[in-house]
Amino acid sequence: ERGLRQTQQRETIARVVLQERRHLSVEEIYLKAQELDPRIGHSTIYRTLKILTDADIVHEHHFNAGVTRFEFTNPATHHDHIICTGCRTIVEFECTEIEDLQDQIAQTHGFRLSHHTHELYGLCTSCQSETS
Amino acid sequence: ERGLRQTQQRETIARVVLQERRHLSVEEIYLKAQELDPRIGHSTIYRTLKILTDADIVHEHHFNAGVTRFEFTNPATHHDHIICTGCRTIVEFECTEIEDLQDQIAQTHGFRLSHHTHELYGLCTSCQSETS
DNA sequence: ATCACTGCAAATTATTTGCAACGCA
DNA sequence: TGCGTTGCAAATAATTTGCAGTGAT
Repeated sequence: ERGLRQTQQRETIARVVLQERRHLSVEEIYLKAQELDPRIGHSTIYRTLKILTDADIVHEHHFNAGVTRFEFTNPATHHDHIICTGCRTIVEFECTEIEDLQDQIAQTHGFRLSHHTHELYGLCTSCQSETS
Repeated sequence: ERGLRQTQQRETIARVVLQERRHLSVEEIYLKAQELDPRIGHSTIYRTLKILTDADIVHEHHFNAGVTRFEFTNPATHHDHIICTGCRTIVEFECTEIEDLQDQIAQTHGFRLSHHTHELYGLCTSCQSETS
């Protein structure tokens, strides 16, 4: 963790996020970390997650208001998300054409991009056929 | 506002959002609404904003954690955003190619899209040349 | 006159911070 | 040993909710 101290807790939290390669809420991370080390507290989760985010090791998502979710950053498998507004299922997608277009757009406006978020919202197949 | 009661307060809030066609935080909307009607309260802002969002009259953004911003939905001038992580400037962009690709992706996964968010983050020209 | 809507204050939820104790380096 | 890190509890911030009073239809 470059320049910072390597502690038990940080190991634990990093392990949880890296192993569980999904979009985890702070509470989910907290509970899983607790299983590995019951002494761990909420503040440590928040503080460590901030460090991991700044180091670009994890990414922060705000799919819904009020619930921040974190996901391991794997540059080799970059993807964005489609979220079902019915059942909250999350599907990942990849599109290099869009990525290229994004770079062009940024260039046009003189921006040097660090990251982006791209989420599509709608109903999945099964939620569409729901008798609601 | 179809089916609901049309009240002074709702008029006021709608007017604020429609006139000020930017991304407003709840607090900003609250302050501007207060100027027009000092009796208006926070809860009414939140409740009305929820109704307007459900009716797709405004859109909710979560550019940063903890601050929800609302913007008038104008289908004729759909756009997405580039946000400077230095000075927080927001630039709008439009890209029909990306929109088309999104529709294709959704179709591939069997989703019927209702909306999307697409934000690019990075440093704007002036923040890049900052001596930081 | 009804019942949806409102303002207020209290409740809830998410996150941050102060501080004394702790434990890497 | 020194100082970064931690856990806890208290502080903040954003949002929601209960309820009695108000006002649109």
